[in-house]
Amino acid sequence: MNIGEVAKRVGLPAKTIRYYEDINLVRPFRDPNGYRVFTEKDLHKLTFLSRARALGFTIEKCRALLALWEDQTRASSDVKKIARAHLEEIDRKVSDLQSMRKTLSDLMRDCAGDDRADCPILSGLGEPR
Amino acid sequence: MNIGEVAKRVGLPAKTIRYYEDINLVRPFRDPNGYRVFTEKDLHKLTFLSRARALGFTIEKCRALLALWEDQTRASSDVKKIARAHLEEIDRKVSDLQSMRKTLSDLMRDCAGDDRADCPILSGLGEPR
DNA sequence: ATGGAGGTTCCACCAACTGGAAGGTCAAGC
DNA sequence: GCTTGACCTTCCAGTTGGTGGAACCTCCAT
Repeated sequence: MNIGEVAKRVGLPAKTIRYYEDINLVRPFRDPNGYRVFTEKDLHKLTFLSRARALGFTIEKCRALLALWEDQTRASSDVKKIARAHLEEIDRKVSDLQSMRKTLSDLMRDCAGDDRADCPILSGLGEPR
Repeated sequence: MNIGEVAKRVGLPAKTIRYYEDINLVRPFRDPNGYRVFTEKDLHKLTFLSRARALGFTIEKCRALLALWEDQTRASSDVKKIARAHLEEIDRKVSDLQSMRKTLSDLMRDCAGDDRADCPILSGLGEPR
């Protein structure tokens, strides 16, 4: 299967798939004409990557997960460990964002938002904590 | 004031402050010896930047906010508009993360996490939606 | 044989820094 | 007056995860 068809099926841009080959996440076969030829297994791998990336796993985490995925002798605890660490990272990000949100909305609450220059948002940002 | 002292006071690495000069966010004066010399106003600006960045505003948004900050004739509504857009962006990010979180924890719930190879996380990621 | 839709490589760019090398400056101590 | 070490300078390269574009090749239908 050529790259365009693969791109359509897994929902990744062809450029991204080429990039994934560049960094050795997939190794499609090459046709004598130079075109990449993808097998079902490659498709499966790319689907895996696409889903894992959508969950926010970094490329390196994806690489580790992919290695486990291909290793029939892995222990599910190894996978769960990575997943758990990632879950904790997500939670950290959420709480970071929520604390930003609170600070920002506190600043906004006091801002009239009219045509006067006085603005607690700007003055709040300018002052050291 | 030299860059090291400024860095300590505003809590930004010296490298970052040099970078901010590079992209014209601050324009410290230069001593005849080539050293950057920062005024109180520069300090104030850098504090502003540090706080705004900590709230997740991009550099370009910071630049816009800084311009408003320096413009005594701005309307507070202009500031609030930027802040509101940013708040919405934060909310989008939070909900993206929460949906990732749900997907991941659903996958994890079914994974035994023991020494067996069977792992619903990996099989869940490999299958198209 | 020609046109257009695919494919290929390579190079440059994005954000927002960070690390490191190579070298200049300053102040203190001997 | 010289050395030492902390601090400063510039410049170049690398990070993450791609994306855009140019120049060129290949395939298929007409």
